[in-house]
This record gives sequence, C-alpha cells and structure tokens, in this order.
Amino acid sequence: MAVQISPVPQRMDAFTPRQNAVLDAALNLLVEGGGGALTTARIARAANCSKESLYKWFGDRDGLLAAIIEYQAGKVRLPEAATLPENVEAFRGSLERFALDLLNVLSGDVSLALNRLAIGQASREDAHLGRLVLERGRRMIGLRAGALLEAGRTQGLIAYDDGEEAFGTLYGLIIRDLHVRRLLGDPPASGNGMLEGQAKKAVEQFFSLYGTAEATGSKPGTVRTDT
Amino acid sequence: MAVQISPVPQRMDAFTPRQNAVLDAALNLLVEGGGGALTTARIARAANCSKESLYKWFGDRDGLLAAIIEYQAGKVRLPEAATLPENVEAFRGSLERFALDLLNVLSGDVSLALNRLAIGQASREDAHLGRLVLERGRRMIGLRAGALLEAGRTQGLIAYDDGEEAFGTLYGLIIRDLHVRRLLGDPPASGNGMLEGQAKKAVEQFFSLYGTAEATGSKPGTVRTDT
DNA sequence: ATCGAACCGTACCGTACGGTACGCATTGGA
DNA sequence: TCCAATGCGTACCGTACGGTACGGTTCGAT
Repeated sequence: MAVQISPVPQRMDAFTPRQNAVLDAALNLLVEGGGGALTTARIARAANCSKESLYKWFGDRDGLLAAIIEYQAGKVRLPEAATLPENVEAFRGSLERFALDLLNVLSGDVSLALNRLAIGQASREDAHLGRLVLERGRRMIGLRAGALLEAGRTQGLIAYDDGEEAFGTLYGLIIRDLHVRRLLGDPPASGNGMLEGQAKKAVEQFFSLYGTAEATGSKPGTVRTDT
Repeated sequence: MAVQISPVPQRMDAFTPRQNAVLDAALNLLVEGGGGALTTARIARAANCSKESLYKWFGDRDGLLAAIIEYQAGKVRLPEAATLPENVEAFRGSLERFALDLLNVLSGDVSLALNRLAIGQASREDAHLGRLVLERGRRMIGLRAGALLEAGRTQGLIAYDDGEEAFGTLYGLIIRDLHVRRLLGDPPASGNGMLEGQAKKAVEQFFSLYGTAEATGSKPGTVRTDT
C-alpha cells in the first residue's frame, strides 16, 4: 500500500489520462459537429468507451459538459509573468501581442464551439456552463491584461484609476462586435492580416485614451487614421 | 373568382393577425423558458392552435423559428430621420441616447433569448438563424448609427474616413463585453443608472478619439476619468 | 340551407436521446 | 492461479420530440 508521493504537487481534481482522452474526443466532436452532435452515444463511440463509463466518470451529462469546459480551460496556461516594459515601444508591442492573441483565441473554433454550447444552455439550470466559461475564460484574460496594464502604469506609460475600467475599454476597442458576429456564424473577414491591423488600431486608440504625455509625447503626430 | 385588389400595397411576406398572435405566444414562450421550451407542441398549446396549422403556415420548425425572428424584427422601426445637430451638446445627447438605447436593447430579455436561440443553432444548417439575426438586428443599428455619425461629421463635430470603422469603435466602447456576458447568463450589474453612466463614458471616449477641435476645444479640460 | 375551406384538439408514428443493466475481456495484486 | 476491479460493447427502457393524419367544429360564401 505504499503510495508513491509525487514530488510535484499535482491537482487532485484533474482527470486521469483515459478521461482526458475521452474529453479530447468529445471536444473534437463538439468543434466538428456543434452542440447537437454532443450526445452520450456519439461521445462513447468516438472515444471508444462505454456510456456506462461516461456516467461513472462524470456522473451526468451536465457533468460531462462541465468537464469538457474545465479540460479545455486547463490546457491554456498564462504566459510569463509580466515584466516591466523598458520603453513605450516594448509596452505597445506587448499590448498589440495581447490584442492579437485575444482576437485569435476568441475567433478560434474551440472557443466558439464552447461559447455556443454554454450560451445555448444559458437559459437552463441557472446558466451553470455559462458561469463556468465566464470564470475559466475571463480569469485568464483578466489576469494577463491586468498585469500588463499595471506594469504600464507603474512605468508611467499609461494612467488610469480603475483597472477594470481600463481593461474593459481595451477589450471593447479590440473585440468590438467580432465575438458575437462569429458566435452567430458570420465568417471571418477574408483578409489574412486583418486581425493584426485591428489589434494595432485598437492599441493605438487605447493609447490615445489612456496614454500619458510621456508615452504619447515621445512620438508626436503619429496618430494614424488608417492602417 | 374576382380577386380583391387592396388599394394600399401591403407587404406580401407579412403574416396574418392570427399568425402574428401565434408568433407572439411563441416569443413569450421563448423568453420565458429558453430555446428548449420552444417545441411545436408547447407553441401550439400556448397559442391555442394545432400543430398541423403551424406546419401549414410556417412549413417547418426552422421556418417557424425564422418567422419568430422576423416577427420580432418587424416590431422595431427606426426612429425619426437624423436631423443635423445644432451644437455639440445636442450631438452628444443624441449619441448618448443611442448608446443607452443600444445597451438597453442588447440587455433586454427578448434580444437575449433570440440571440441565444440563433447562437445555439449557429453550427447547424449554415447558421441560417444567425444570419437572419445579424441581418435584421444589425441593419437597424447600423442605419441609425450611420445616419447619426454622418450628421455629426457634416456639422464638423467629428472626423473620420471610414464610417464603418468609426461605428465599430463606438460600438466597442459602448458594449465592451456586456453582450457576451449577458448571453452567458451573467446577471446585470446591480446599479440602476449603471447603463447610463456607461453610455456617457463611451460617448466621451468616442469624442476623445474622433472629435474635432471644434467639438473638444469648446469645453477644455472636461475629460473625466470617472463618473 | 348547404357547401367547402380553414382550423382546433387529439391521437399517432418513427426516431433519437439520456440513462441503466448485462455479458465478457483485460489486468493487476495476493 | 485465482479473484476482484475496471471497463468496453451492446442491448434495453422510458420519454420527448418533429412531423402527419383524422374527426369535429366554426364560419363565410353561394
């Protein structure tokens, strides 16, 4: 009965490798065929497991859906701790990278499928899945953006009183109505570097609103109205 | 066989009063119980009609859902034609009213229910309902906002090259992530005048980005960072 | 008064889903 | 070697849905 103690403390609520494989198959199924294709029989067939095992592992269909969301959320890890930007250009680059990452993530098939699933069930069961998506998805974004903005404020490159407020503005400038449009099935804009341009423009507008004189004054007259 | 010709040309694709009543009952059912409650049997029971009539009138379940969306879209009519604003205050007031209306509409139960329904079915059938919601819902908003911004530009109060671009920025500043959050089931902020403050702030930020010197210079130092 | 169309209420059918139960193969420990 | 546990594959059950069919009723036109 000698239980081998892992030197690295692992999360106890994680899933076994087999369960992860099942959740991965379910996620593929969801992305491929939408929420309607996510039936217990199809998941079992796609993952080569039995329905009985599904219910033993995840208890319920809602538990299974929640496990899918948690599984996907557990795959993303927040990047390096935000380092203080050396100058305005570095800070602008970090913000632009954040904006582009956000645009890419929210336009991704997996994110769209999970959000569609949660939204479709939002009016039932106290929006359990919706809260889960909001918690797991928003926390990561908020953490990274909060650290980023805080670093910029520490260096005197931007100024704001309410961090949540500033983040909300940045988010709105970046995403606009792209998320809802994609959720409703609107195809992405054809341009390949479209998202990059949108990210740059959003960051520029954010600097116009929250940038300090030290940040904007160093490069006067650089406000571009088009790409 | 004398076909009576109506003197006033009416829309041929409109519905009869009876059908409108049925669609109204279906809409109430949708808002009340979510997309899952929108079954043909329940609609027939709620509307005191037979399922056979439903299929005769709307052909299919998807046709019924599309009819619900069109029915709701037909109830909203764009307000008065945009008049040229006399001064900056009037224009700011118009923008703030537009922003508040947009926030109220997108936070409304009917809009949320319809968007949830369309998003939930977005991965099936080429996103027919999603396109319908985008067409009917976005056109009205875009028309009103476009006319508003154009009037402001004509008066020299704001400056922009791409109207769609300016509208997208205004939209992002107003809505931020509120729409998706509400779609996912997040309850609205408790404050009663919360939306009003958000609308004012968004318009202020929009003026900071697109306002001309004539507009912003008349009230120097009025950039407030908080409510 | 009579006819026919429209329509309501209900019953019905095939299907598919969530959830459970059973038989059998595999496997790791005593 | 034996045993218990785990898990796969399949079959099964009750339910609910989309869609159709049928009898009875209302109502306007002739």
